[in-house]
Amino acid sequence: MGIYEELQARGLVAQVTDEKEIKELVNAGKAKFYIGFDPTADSLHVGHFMALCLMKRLQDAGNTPVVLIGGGTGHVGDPSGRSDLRQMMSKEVIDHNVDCFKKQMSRFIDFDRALVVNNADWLLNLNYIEFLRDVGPHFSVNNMLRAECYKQRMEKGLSFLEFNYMIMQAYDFYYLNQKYGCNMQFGGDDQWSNMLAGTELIRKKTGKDAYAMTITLLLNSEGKKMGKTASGAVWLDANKTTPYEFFQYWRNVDDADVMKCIKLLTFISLDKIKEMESWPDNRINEKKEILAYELTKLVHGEEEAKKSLEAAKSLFSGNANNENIPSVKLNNYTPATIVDLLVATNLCSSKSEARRLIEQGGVSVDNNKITDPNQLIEIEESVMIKKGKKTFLRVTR
RNA sequence: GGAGGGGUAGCGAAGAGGCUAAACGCGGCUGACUGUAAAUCAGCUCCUUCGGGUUCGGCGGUUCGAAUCUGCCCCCCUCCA
Repeated sequence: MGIYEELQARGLVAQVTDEKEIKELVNAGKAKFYIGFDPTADSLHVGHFMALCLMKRLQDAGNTPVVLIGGGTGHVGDPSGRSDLRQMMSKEVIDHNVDCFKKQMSRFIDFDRALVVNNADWLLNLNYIEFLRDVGPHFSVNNMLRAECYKQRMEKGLSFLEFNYMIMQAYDFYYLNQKYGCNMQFGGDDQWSNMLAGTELIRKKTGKDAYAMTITLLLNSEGKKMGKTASGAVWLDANKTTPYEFFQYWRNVDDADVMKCIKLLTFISLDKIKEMESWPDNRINEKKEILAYELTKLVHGEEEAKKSLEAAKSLFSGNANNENIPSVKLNNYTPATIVDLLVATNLCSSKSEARRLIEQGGVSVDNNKITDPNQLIEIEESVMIKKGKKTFLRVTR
């Protein structure tokens, strides 16, 4: 079985421009493919994760990845799948984000056998008129407006700035094709229109074919994007989403999504996956544990994955004596009310919220339910605060 | 540039001088039931020293009293140019 068949079997392939050609190139390890990452934040998140894994899979199969960091396109902002205008970012912020991205990616990509480029290097110095005359004639505005990625914006409004994003991305592909012989582009399914614009630009300008393939977007059984929580994205940076939180996110996915996530996101072999699919229903929690463990291992390393697994096991089996559980240290602690403590540890964002939580019976300290919001909490060495059913925090002084 | 419509809590959406900290839905949180799942049921969902305080795009005005009336400004949508 070739890598392409494996991608298909995992359900990763969404759309392709020329299946036969792509299959041959990829299976033979002859693809020089690029994936673009726009530096919109100082960390990659779960949305980027599949793309990184895809790169890894293809690199392992002998293909050459080109990591394109959108230091230039980041100045424009991709309107695809967005209902509102992106905030413009300053050059300093973009540069900082680019650095952060590179560090995180090194866990997935072997940079010795890959290329890293930043489109700021060629986009930022383009001459407007020259550029317009160069690529402008090859784009039909009529066609662009019909593209799926702009549809949602036709009601809410689309600025000319963002409208140009597709052209920038198409030009990137053309540039990489000319300069590095890059013959393929991969991306999330929401990038399809932009990627097609690229293959078409290449064909129109050079007469040669280039290929594009999109991977399935990670949607849950309700059709919503995964990797989002109420408080925002699930980040790959341990400082923004701790390994334990990351682990818990996957440990808590819906029953209906477990196998899909395992197929799409982990490197567990297809044989093993097939076997897991035949497991009886009562092993569903085992599957979730495997999913959470494997992903945490990929992102944060084996040691952190083990720690998270142990912490989760001890907390949820009622035994809180484990050094790996989430904890926070308060210096110069003087006995404070439980309400103040909840706010100080960021478990609650306001005193009102803390009070409410206590009234509803959602807070316990060292396994004793708190009923009085003004109760003073003494800390000898450490206490274990439990908020709701799933949030634990050890507070030490 | 002209005409019309609009900006209300995380989102959607009512309210059109006091009864409104602002209906309802979604989302979120807590509790019950469970399997750290889903579904279901109940409660909660601006802040607070629990006296009150600050909110309905922004800044002024009218009024005993303004999300509601008014002047200017900003932003968005539709049609015309």
